[in-house]
Amino acid sequence: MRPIAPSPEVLSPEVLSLIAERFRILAEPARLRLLSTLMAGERTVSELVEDTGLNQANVSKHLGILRSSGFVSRRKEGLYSFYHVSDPSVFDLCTIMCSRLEVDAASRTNLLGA
Amino acid sequence: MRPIAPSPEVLSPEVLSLIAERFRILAEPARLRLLSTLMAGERTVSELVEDTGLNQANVSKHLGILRSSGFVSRRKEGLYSFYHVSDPSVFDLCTIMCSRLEVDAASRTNLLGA
DNA sequence: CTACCATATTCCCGTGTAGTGATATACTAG
DNA sequence: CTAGTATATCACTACACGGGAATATGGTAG
Repeated sequence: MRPIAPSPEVLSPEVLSLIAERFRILAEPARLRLLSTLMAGERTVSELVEDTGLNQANVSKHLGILRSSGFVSRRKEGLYSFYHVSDPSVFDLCTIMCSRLEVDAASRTNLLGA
Repeated sequence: MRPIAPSPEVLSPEVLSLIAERFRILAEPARLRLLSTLMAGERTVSELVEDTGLNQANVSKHLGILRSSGFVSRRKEGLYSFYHVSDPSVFDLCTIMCSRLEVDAASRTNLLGA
């Protein structure tokens, strides 16, 4: 046995599968675009169709997936469905991913400069 | 136009695709299990095979994917390849996902209790 | 009622990818 | 050199899932 750092908490395969499932929901450019638009505030499906350029069936399907996994919520009013982000942790997750992208870009720039 | 919160920074579809790509790498139970094991410290491929129960081809492939996306790094020594986590943001990402899982579990418990 | 609109759902196709066994590569021992 | 070990890669199968057209659902207007 090599010396190892103590693991703060062990994650069971079951929990890891749940986490993977949530990552998978976010592993889709179309859904991230929807979330990105929704970060500015509540939107109807038609508005999201217009903003993203995706077709209506696609937007509805992705919104359904985001909703069933708890990332967004829906409010119905007459003919319209208003969607909004219900899981603020999405912001944090994207921030972390973005900062990592910046680090990668920076190191790539450094390599080019060297 | 409805009043909307000012968006701190707009993310282009291109950037969102890059972020989605990184989420996709983590959207896999097998890779999360490897990362989870590697969080305790450096490991060889054989050790990871033993720890996870996955077969050797599978472990090598997943490690290759994790390595090419920068989540882990490799150190070669004789016959052995030692892998270790090179992107500490993975810890933060999983912590956020976990805490959300706990929130969901808690609200489900509350619903049952009510 | 009918006509219309916004949204949700169904069906199908094509693609991507995880898992697996076999094989290739690279290194070590003798 | 040969044999053996650790790791990487290839070829293949099976399956999940995104995109899109058509259709269904549910609400509104006249």
